[in-house]
Amino acid sequence: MSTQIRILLADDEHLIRTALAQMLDLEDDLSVVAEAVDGEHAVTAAVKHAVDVAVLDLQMPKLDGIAVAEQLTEQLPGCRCVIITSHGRPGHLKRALAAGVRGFLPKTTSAVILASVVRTVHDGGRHVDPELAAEAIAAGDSPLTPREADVLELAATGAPIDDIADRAALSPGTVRNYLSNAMTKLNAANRHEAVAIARRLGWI
Amino acid sequence: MSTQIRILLADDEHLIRTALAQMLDLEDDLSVVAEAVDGEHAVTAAVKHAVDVAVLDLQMPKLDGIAVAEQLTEQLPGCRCVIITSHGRPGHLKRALAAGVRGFLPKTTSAVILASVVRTVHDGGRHVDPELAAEAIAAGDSPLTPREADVLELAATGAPIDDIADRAALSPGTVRNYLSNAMTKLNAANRHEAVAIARRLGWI
DNA sequence: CGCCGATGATGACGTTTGTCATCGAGAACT
DNA sequence: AGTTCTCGATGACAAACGTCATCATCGGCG
Repeated sequence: MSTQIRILLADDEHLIRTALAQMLDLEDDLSVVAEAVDGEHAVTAAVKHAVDVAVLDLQMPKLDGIAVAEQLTEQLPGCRCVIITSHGRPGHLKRALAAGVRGFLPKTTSAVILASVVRTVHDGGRHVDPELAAEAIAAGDSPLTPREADVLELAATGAPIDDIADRAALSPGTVRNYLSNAMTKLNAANRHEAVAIARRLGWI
Repeated sequence: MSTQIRILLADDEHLIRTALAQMLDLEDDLSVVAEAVDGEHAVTAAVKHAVDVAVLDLQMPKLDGIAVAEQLTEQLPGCRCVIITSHGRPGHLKRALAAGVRGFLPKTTSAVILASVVRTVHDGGRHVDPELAAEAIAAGDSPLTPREADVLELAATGAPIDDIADRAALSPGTVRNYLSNAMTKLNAANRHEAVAIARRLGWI
């Protein structure tokens, strides 16, 4: 018997996960041996089944796909990770690559690609969606300092400055300064536009 | 031979669409006879193939799932529509029902359900996800007047009032009044929080 | 060591918002 | 015919916000 590639599939959307699992299982050399509905289960299931490749949705409850990839490089070094996502943001790609992810695909890619990417990364290769790669290079690195990104993230709910200051344990004035800096760097007219821009580029 | 239920499947995410198509095709009494990557193609393909049931993703380019359903009730009255979506917002469910949609499911529902719902709506029945239905009833109707919703939508980018006023062809003062009304109705501290709330409930 | 950048804070200043009262035109309902 | 509601607008006022100058501490780096 030929050895099959053992796959973990993690996605919180049952419909997509089971459909994808069936599709991958149709390939002779691929076998989905574990499924998970959130990031925590993904890590434990991957370790338990000692999978070869983990196919991870980016947005999942508890731990997102990138966090899972980070955990797995520690806890299951032989495992290669592929991220699939609905929203291809440049920043996400960068963070994924930094976390040791070997494959990165938007869900709009065709079905045959996924199986081929699973094989590629299993053989030690890498594959990122070409269009996304171009965007990531064009977008450049995040100009935001860590704290600026933190504060901007807290501003994302639309809460007033005082609320943000409380949650960040900062003085309101400091919060305004950080937001002002972020707005300048992002060419935004106000913090809410800054949030929108940072989100679009995957910087928060 | 038993007559199969003829299905159109519309979703812009290739990966999901082809996986779902394979899965539905595995059922003896179901046959996916058409696929579409956006709303416009969905309408023409459904009409061309005279499908029995249209399975539509809610968020698609050009026309969203609800708009497609509206077109189809006109152009292909015999066709029953099922909407599937990643983000189950109460307002979307209401609009879908008003558009004549017979089935409404989040993508987190299990795979067996979808096939069963397709059969149910084909037989003239209805099926909405129970949890979503409860949310929709609890959330009530949108308290926003049409113009308030319009202005709130324009405010969603985070642009300053003057920009919104320009795009809405309104005086800046009027825009502020509408936004103020919307904020009061939604219990928001500012327009950006109002946008977040209205989005979450599917009112814009 | 000296310099720089990130962090954190303060105060002042002008601008943008949010609130409210008020007005008028048109549509719809009683 | 009168009331009510939406739509649209104006002006005034207070609060929130964005900008800037300035200061202090700390860590890293040449």
